[in-house]
Amino acid sequence: MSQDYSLGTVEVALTPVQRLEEYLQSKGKRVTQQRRIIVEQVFARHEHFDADDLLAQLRDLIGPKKVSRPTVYRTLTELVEAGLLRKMTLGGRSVYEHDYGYPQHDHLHCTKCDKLIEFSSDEVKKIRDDVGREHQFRVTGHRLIITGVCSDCSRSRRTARPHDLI
Amino acid sequence: MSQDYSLGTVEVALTPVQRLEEYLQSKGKRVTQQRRIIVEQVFARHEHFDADDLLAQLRDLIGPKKVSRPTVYRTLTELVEAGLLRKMTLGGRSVYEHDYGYPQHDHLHCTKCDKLIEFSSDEVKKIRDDVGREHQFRVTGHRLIITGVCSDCSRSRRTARPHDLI
DNA sequence: ATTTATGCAAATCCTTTGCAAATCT
DNA sequence: AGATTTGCAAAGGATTTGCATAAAT
Repeated sequence: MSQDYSLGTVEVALTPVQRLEEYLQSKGKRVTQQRRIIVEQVFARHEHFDADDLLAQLRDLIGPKKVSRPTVYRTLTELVEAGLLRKMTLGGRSVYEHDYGYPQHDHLHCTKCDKLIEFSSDEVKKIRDDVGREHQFRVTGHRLIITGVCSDCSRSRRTARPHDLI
Repeated sequence: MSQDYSLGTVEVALTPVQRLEEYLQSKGKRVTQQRRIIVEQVFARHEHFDADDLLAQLRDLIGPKKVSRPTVYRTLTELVEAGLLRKMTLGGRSVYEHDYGYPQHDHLHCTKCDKLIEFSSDEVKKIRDDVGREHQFRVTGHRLIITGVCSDCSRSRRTARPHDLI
């Protein structure tokens, strides 16, 4: 039985697992235990994560040895191909976030605590398309990361190292 | 003797080498042969480059064995600290570009040929500051990369794989 | 004379790969 | 059965590090 699955502000018809099965079938790939487990866990929490985070989550919630590291990497790649996840590179390591059923957005990256804060701006989309047009560039996406220090970190630093602020 | 050094649209008082010497002195670091060679070569061309590109350039123009790989990496880090270079991560590898005496800008990244095209938009700056304010985030910088396919690559593909477009 | 920087080789980190065994369809 | 996947161990690529030697102050 298929039920409605809502996440964030967008309504979608299929659960991530169903969406994955659809994708796998269309590619002649197989619906395995580990692929199912991975999608479930990936969509059980909404935070940004990397391969290690996911591996740890699997180890803790599902138990160790259920899914191997190579399989995690291989499956993450498939989830990106399937449009379920979005991948971005942050200082050498690959970080993933939900794509399926989740609105487009950009990020504020705190360089003190490494936190990622999401925001969305229609203007960015407009600029993106305008610039693409000007350069006869066929735009497929963009990535805007604003770096700085989040309010939490600014606060905690204020007492300790006032000269750090501007 | 100090002479004016102009690059792009911004006038600066010191050459990159002088700027580096200033930085090194302020940090109690030493002005070595290899550091000087590296800055000179880095500012001899304006393209984006990575550690390997620079190593190749050094090998070809200065001769092999003048500067070792670790020294290139160590010095690139210093040049970023010194404000001479800007670093960005593009799919796992670190890419550098001139920062000193060069205006702020963003990039279009062609996923076919890996070319980086620069553009600048005042609106991006505005959005960046607005968003930062909204989130009580102390903005120190941003990075906007628009991905897609450049006009050259679109053209060459058009005949071969028309369905690839749109 | 000191102390920092370099080069070498080896180590690290993240990610990918070859291949035999296990698992789907 | 027949094909794809998995897990293991090992390989890979980029970048970093320990340490003895070379170079700068």
